[in-house]
Amino acid sequence: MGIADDAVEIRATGWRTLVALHAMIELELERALGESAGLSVVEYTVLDALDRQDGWHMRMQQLARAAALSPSATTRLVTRLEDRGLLTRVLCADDRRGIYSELTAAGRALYETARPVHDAALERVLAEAGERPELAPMVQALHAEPATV
Amino acid sequence: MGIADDAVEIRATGWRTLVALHAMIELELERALGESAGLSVVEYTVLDALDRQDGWHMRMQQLARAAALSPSATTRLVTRLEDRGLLTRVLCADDRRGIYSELTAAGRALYETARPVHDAALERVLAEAGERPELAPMVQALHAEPATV
DNA sequence: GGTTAATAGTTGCACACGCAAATAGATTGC
DNA sequence: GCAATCTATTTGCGTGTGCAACTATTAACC
Repeated sequence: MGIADDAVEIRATGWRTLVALHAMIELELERALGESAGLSVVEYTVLDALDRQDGWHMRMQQLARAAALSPSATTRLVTRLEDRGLLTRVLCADDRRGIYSELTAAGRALYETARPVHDAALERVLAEAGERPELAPMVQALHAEPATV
Repeated sequence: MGIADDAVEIRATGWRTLVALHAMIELELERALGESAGLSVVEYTVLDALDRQDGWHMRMQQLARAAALSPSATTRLVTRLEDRGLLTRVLCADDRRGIYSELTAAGRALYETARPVHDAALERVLAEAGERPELAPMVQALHAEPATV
């Protein structure tokens, strides 16, 4: 095998590792959030994104990007959360195509409940992943992130 | 904010970064594989896992683990690929509960076609991700992986 | 050695997703 | 100022997924 072939193999292996770590984390978060707040990970992601906007609202597109979802899935996700009274749709005055989503008091309250559970689960699963040799370097990189998303 | 709070934030941000990178890679692989071979990423993953077994067969459980899928999803995935003639189910003699999956000639041929497309797409998307400052460290870690999965 | 418990895989069911088409509103060009 | 184009969001539809219940086989126990 040449150097180029090695690089291909390394990338493929690294990708499989990333998938494994992603699945492991998501599984645990799904379990913890579902159990404690009846929220899925994407649902939590939306509440989290809205909360990080400091009370301000976000458009469907922004939410779609934050949750890595298609427009249609975002519509339905927002509808679900709206039906549960966790957020409200607000028409945008200056661009009447746009629709803002805004946390309700109940939504913010549920988020406040879910957040520590989420954070604890994440810490736990990352600690566990860090002990597996294949996953450790990527966990390390995850911790080193000073990224502004 | 205390040190502990910072750590929580760093983990959350790192997790979001990992999700973003995962989504970006998966989207591109999905596109490339779908276009060139009519395969989804999970389908390719199964063919790849079987091929890496060097002609040998794998049980449903192993495939489920390799593809990060539930048992039921694995059953249906294997059924789909079997219907397309890409693999066959083989009953296991010593443990008659177990079922092996084995690549057919057509399956191996399609895999040989898809693999370079997959590898090229992966290289391309990783290069692109490496240029984004938020993603770069994790891409770096992915390349550094010498992990034996 | 026969009953009980554990394991491997499959099916019913409900649901979340993506794609493509539809709708409604903004923007551009002339 | 109006036609054509572009953008934001929503719906119809088909499909892949997980959970829980089920069947079939093996292992454990006494």
